[in-house]
Amino acid sequence: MAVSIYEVAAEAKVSIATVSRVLSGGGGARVARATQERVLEAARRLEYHPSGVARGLARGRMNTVGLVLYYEQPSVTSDPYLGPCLDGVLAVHKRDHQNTVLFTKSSWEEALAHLPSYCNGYCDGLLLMLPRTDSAIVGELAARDLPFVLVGDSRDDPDGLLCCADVDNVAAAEAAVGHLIALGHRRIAAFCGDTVFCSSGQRLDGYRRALEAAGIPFDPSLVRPGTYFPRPGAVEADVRALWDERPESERPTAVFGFNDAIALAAADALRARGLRIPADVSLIGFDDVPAAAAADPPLTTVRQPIRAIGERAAELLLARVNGEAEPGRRALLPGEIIFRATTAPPPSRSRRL
Amino acid sequence: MAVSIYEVAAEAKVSIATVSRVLSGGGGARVARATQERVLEAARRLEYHPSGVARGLARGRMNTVGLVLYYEQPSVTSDPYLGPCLDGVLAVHKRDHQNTVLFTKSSWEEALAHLPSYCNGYCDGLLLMLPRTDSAIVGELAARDLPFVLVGDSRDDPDGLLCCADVDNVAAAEAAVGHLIALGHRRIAAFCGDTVFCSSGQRLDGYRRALEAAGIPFDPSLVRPGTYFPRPGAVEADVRALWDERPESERPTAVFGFNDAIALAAADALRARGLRIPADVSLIGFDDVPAAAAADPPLTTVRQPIRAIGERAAELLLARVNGEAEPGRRALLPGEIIFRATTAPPPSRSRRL
DNA sequence: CTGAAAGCGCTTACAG
DNA sequence: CTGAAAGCGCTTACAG
Repeated sequence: MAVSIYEVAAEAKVSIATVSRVLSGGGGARVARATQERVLEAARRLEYHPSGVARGLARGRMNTVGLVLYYEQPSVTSDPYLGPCLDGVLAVHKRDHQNTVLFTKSSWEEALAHLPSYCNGYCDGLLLMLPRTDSAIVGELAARDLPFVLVGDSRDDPDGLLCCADVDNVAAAEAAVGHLIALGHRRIAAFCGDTVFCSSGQRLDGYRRALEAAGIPFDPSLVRPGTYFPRPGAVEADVRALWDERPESERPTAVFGFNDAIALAAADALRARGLRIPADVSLIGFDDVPAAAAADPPLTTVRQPIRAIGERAAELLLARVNGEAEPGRRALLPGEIIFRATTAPPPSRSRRL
Repeated sequence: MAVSIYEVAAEAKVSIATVSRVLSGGGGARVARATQERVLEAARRLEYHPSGVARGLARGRMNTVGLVLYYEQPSVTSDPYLGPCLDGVLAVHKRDHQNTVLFTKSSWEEALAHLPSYCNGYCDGLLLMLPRTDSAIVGELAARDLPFVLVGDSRDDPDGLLCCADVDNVAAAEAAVGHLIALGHRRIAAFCGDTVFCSSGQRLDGYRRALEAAGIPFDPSLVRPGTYFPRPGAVEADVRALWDERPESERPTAVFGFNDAIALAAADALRARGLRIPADVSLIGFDDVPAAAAADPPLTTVRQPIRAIGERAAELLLARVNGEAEPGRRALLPGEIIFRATTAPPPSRSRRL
């Protein structure tokens, strides 16, 4: 249906090889000025545009990167992580004229099952958004020859071959807890996220480092396993264990929620017990989702540069695809503490005279 | 690098044609059971996965649809129209196993310039999000053989060949103004959107119809040209013209903002003059963006089923691609009035005794 | 039921 | 500077 390179060649009275040379310019092969113009003119007259698929097949390059992400909720765009991250990726692709293809699945198992179709030449590289460590997808991908980068995941990588872009969870968590310690807190609870996301372990590392730096002994009973998507009442149980079931002298005076949802849920549970925030207990979250600023009182938290993470991931992948970056490159961006209204010195020190 | 069909053929001791037959199943060609299993086994052993690009070239079908959209702001995902619309499209594609490629440009001119690359075989069809009538892109596309559907645009189409999915602007606007009329309003201002979006003209049509149905003469001085993206102070001028420069008896008692941003801006300008909403003037918007519900007082408006529009558009396009739908199909979804707090009877009738 | 061959449209060494 | 040819990996009539 569409006009092909053969018609142009016939029209310009040259071979298709010549048409290809003037139109794709590659190979450094020079074409006589006159021939060149004849071809260009013919192409214009025929409104010829090379087939991207044929070209892709011949060149082995599609100028397309695939985004593989899963989401259970009905909306990707309103997800506080996926949304801004996507924006960052798109901005880079827009600038660098890369196409973006979205592979959206409902689970990582499903994504894993479709992996072959992501690697079948369609894309030049893959961006994996928030993969889980319990999915084999990263391992599977690493066994193939397609460049990819993990986004929002900076898992340990003994072989040093994984590329990733993420916030520096360890440093950011250390800073968050350091802030609490600087205020005078010594019994700080850690409400963790899902262990299948490496960020949770990293944030716990940061927590421990801050303690260590301050010479505060690590108390395992203060760290509570949990999930980044706490269901109503889930955090309640932790608060009960740490407050209701302990003498006052052993209760935490602050909690570090591994994300804002956890911190906000903790705030509710604490408030339900008549505890004031931050007068009685300080609270710091992680992520800085919109709800954090909107909360009452506004939540002090660690902001992730989500959009920038998406941008860096896209740039890194492009560099890999173009052979300009070696495997194993890790882009760790700094988090930033956003001081709002949920942290203050512990009660013992702030007691009014 | 990757294993090709030839290796599988060799391994299974058959021709590549046979491999292709058992693996793609098409053509209705039957293959002997034993051969079939030999091929399957070989493919599994070699971890063979057909190249999507080669297959696409041979079949002329990529199972991919392109989304062309432009946005000037840094974020697509947080755009109140683009976001939900994208979600709808993605949901359908996820269900129907279609890939989605995003062509994001900063303007329609840019999109137009890249049009050939959208039509070069890469996609089986295109979804045009909120095109503008002043761009030649729709005409250009119509001149090619690629199926496409307009999303959020139900422009007049004399030839009856355009496919689209949109809210029924005329009916929704008529209902909105009808609501105002039912409350007793007779002097209703229309604050229009950009004329380059066909929705503005359609909403104006709906406005006129409602007046006509109620036997209220159309007063052209009450309709104010405008834009869907009013800059600070833009709506101010209209309010000045309609209120400050008129005797009270000629002032509108209600305004129909062609989108929520306009209605909300009008509310500000009105309030700045000491006018109470809705006691002194009623206000109805269009779209129901999040800001409408959050406004004070909450804005009565017409809700567009944006996500559903995206879904219908995606389905329609797929039907076209599969040859299951004829050109010219228009999916017009109903809007819904969301009654909140900005409409009431006009002052003359609500005057306290 | 199966294979040889042409075709999908391009690109790119290789000669000349 | 230019062309003939092989190749990118598949699919699909066409024979047999």
